[in-house]
Amino acid sequence: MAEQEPSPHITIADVAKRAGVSIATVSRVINQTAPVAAETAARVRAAIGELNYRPSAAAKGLASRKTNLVGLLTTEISAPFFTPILRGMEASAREAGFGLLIYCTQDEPSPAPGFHRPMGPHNTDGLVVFAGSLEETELTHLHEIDFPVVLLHQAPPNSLNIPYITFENKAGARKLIDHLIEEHGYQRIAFLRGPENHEDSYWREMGYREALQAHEIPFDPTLVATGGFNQEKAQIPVEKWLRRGVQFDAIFAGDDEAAIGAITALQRAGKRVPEDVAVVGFDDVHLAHYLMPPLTTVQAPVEQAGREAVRQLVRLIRTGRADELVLLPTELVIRRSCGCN
Amino acid sequence: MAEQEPSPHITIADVAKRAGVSIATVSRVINQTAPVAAETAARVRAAIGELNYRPSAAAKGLASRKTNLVGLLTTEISAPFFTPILRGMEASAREAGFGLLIYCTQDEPSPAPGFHRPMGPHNTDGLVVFAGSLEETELTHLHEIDFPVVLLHQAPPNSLNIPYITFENKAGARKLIDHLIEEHGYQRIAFLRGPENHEDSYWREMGYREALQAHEIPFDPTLVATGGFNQEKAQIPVEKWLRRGVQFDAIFAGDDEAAIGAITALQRAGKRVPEDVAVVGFDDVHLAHYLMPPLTTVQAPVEQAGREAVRQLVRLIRTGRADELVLLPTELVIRRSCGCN
DNA sequence: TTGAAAGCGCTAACAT
DNA sequence: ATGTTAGCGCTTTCAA
Repeated sequence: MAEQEPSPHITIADVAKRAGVSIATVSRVINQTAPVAAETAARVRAAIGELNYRPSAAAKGLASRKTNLVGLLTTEISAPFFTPILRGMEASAREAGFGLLIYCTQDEPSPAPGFHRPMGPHNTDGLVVFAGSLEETELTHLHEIDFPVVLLHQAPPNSLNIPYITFENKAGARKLIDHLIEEHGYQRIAFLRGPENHEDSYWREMGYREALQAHEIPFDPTLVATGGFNQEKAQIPVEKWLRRGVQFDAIFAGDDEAAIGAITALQRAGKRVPEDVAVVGFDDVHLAHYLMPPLTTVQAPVEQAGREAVRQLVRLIRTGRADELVLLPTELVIRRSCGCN
Repeated sequence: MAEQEPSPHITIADVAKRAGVSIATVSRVINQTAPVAAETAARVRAAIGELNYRPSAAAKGLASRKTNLVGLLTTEISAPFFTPILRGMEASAREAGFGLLIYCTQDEPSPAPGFHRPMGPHNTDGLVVFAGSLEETELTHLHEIDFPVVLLHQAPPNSLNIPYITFENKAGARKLIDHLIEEHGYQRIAFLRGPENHEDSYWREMGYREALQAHEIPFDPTLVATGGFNQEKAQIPVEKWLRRGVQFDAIFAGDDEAAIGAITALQRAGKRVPEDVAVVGFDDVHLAHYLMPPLTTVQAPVEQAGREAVRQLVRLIRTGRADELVLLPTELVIRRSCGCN
């Protein structure tokens, strides 16, 4: 006599019953995986609509071995630099019919081993890994089991053939420094490095050195310090230079954040930017346009990087192949902090 | 004679076999759902480690009817204002052991009915819905089927008892306008409304009106226009006022974006801020500090709003109950655009 | 404290 | 063109 509790969720069986077909047919019209008579399909669709049915992702995933999810592993989600990337990734995933799962590692790059991995084959179809958010051993493991991964702003370790996306950092820096030398005649150009082992930073330095060399300006190690892509950290070396009376015409700050720090330090010491010292950055963060003076920098197609990362990842998931390397072009953005206008 | 293809994924059965126990026992040690002998548990854990096992989210979800995922539905993910919210949500979800799935509706609030809903009971355990990202009918439907939802910056429709989180918009605006009147003696204070039907905008206007009234300044409709929480849109009414020769001492821009637009329009017309016209915003976006002049505004605990939204959602998922309304305090941030200093 | 086994709601191979 | 059915890898009774 026990009443049958109605299932809290509508399942494919409910739809099938209502449409007077088998669950296989329902599955077919939903996934368009085999021909179904037009009239039958219409009945099924009607039933789906009337019942407000939506297939369970879990059941679907279990049966098909696909989650239809891509994961993003990153160190920090709200950095001004990262925001457009995320937007691009989300849009790209949505357009490809994938959901986007995000996880921040907050500095410590995925410390949890094995059992605690937040993302992987168990809950996603593939991963976009942002620079520094996953240890090499984990990356290697994922590669070994053939799990789709795309790297953002970081080359794969041990020359594993994992696709990666990054900017033309070197070319961008080169254009920037060329401008400083050729248009403004600056000779003593200081450089604020990014964090240790940061690839973007490395290539920007290469561009810097190449530009100096091309103009026969000797590389001066005393004009190079670490700004860490960070406002506060960048102020310190600038203050030190100022205190020591080091002479320079311009500062290439490594990125826009560091440029803000450099400008702050300079202005605090009573220097005018760009009259006394020019400052240039890299990234063309939203803020760059609003600074006083507006920042001359290098624009990178940040949103497109996010889009491209997911696009390649989806290709990898679907076809098993993707471009080994996507190098996005950078462009000089001349505003006033370099001395122009 | 066909060779048995080894399953590409390690399953609970592999772990069970290796540990010499049943799959039920493995499940028990993983989920701590029933007592297991210490020594047995150790063997199981060892097997898990050796096999690098990670339970399939799909199988787990199908069996337990939990996805362990919370969803975020929003209109725009990379707005300066939204970024810290996202960060707070991610951190909060991560700490609670939930994954975070995101979906942007790009203006059109979830147009897709029934079958195409991107998020809901079929793929998440609950949803954070940001203002304007979900139609009322959908919201009502979710409420009817008792699906956990928390609203951010939007009150529930039809007085449904859906928890929601927002700022003390009215109190913040009140403090801001009080400051303008009491400290600077401004009498003619213009107001740039946000988008139509935007609750934040509504309450900010209430605070504005209340402040005027408290100081016996008549409300003047000609000093109110729509800025739409948007730089470009905000410039238009300001330019119009200027053209018409409307007199005002200050502009309350509704939010920081509109404030930037207002400042731009003013400066373009040769007006000095704050000497000729003061401008104040709302939100205290990252940028506000760097503007010329630095923007006086109202700081809202944006990241905390994100944290709180997920916190309440997780409570709702786990216990079935959450606070009906969380009102986060706002604080005046005095910089220079109001005329201080 | 442990194991056996019945689902969870789908997909996909195989029939018809 | 459609139906039947065997899993997918877990959780969760129910027994032992």
